[in-house]
Amino acid sequence: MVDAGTGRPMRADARRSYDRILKAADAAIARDGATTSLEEIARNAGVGSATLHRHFPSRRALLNAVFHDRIEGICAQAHRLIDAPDAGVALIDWLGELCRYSAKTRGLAPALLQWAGDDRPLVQDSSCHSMLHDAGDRLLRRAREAGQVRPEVSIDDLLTLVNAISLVTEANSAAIVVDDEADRLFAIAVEGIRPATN
Amino acid sequence: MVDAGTGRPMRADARRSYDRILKAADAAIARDGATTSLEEIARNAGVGSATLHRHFPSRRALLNAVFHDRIEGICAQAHRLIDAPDAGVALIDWLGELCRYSAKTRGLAPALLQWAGDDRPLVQDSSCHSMLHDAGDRLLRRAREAGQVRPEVSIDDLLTLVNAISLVTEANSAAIVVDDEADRLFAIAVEGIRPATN
DNA sequence: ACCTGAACACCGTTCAAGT
DNA sequence: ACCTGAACACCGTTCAAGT
Repeated sequence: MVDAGTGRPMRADARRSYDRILKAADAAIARDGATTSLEEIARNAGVGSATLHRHFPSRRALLNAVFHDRIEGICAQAHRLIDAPDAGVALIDWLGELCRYSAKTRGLAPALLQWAGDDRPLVQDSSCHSMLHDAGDRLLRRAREAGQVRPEVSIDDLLTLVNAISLVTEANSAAIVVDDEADRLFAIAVEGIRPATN
Repeated sequence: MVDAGTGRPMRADARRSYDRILKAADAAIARDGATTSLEEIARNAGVGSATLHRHFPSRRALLNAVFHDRIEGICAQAHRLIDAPDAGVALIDWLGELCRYSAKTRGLAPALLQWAGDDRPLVQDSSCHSMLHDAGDRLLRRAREAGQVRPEVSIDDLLTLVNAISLVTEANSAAIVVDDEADRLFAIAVEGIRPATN
């Protein structure tokens, strides 16, 4: 493990703090969502609040770290689908998986928003959002070349749409809501509301 | 103006407080969104914070009051469209208007979420959400009877989808985002991403 | 009946002081 | 180099005391 700022290896105690914060954050976010108390995370990690802030200068940085591995797994799935027989189906399947997963994982949808906070200009970063963007773009390009997708639809459009559905599903999740709400909305969003033409 | 709790007319000073809070809330929400500080609203209204809490027991109650008139206007528009020549187009037009308006009005999308907070079971209430539900349902039924909409699509599906798009657009609005993002997403969501079949 | 100001228990962020 | 605890300026909510 390497310090993000200096690029040098982390001291043992720093590494230990980092790991404990990440573990506590994971549990807290799963329970209370993306706006959970950072102070409580530090408390549960047995760490001073200032330590949390040095390791993760913003809430967004913490969210990105928490979800990094899982998002990497989803991107790997996109890589596997790049050889699927039907390029259009592969794209839809992957987006649907992302949507379902994101809708049921508290905190993930908010983490994927393209905030213009105090973060760097998102050029060539390794945030969850840009990882998904790159992985999805390959599937989209192939589907577009196969004539399966309207040429004016961008990967940003599709990811934002999926994110929108996940966001509203998570926000509504305390209400009386069918648990496949994300599935229903995704199907409508992708297929249109007109009667099927077959 | 009538007190929501007792149903009796409000005393003059209560009415004055109510109006000043609403005016201050409107400005604050337009500037900072639905999570703006209630305390600051009370300060700007020249009112004690406890006064705000009695008039509006929850943040949601305040949001509903702030947007009530505007939502009523949009519902009136739905009523006018009920006689439009093409029932399917009327539905899409109305949803598109709602989407555009909601996306550009800070705080409105969050106010329309179907939270299950400490609020009553939403039976026959006059919240913004239920007003839109009733108005939209008429347009949808007519479009469905005309065979313009798949029978399994509900008004909740459509309103939630529109709300999802508005929500993500508002959340992204500080980022580098084309200002017609809501339009693009709405078009995709409603028309599907497959090539046009004409 | 309505409003006020203070009290309470929380936040996130920062900074001097410790090891 | 890294961590800690305290300090600071904020929240939302509640309640006794005022008019």
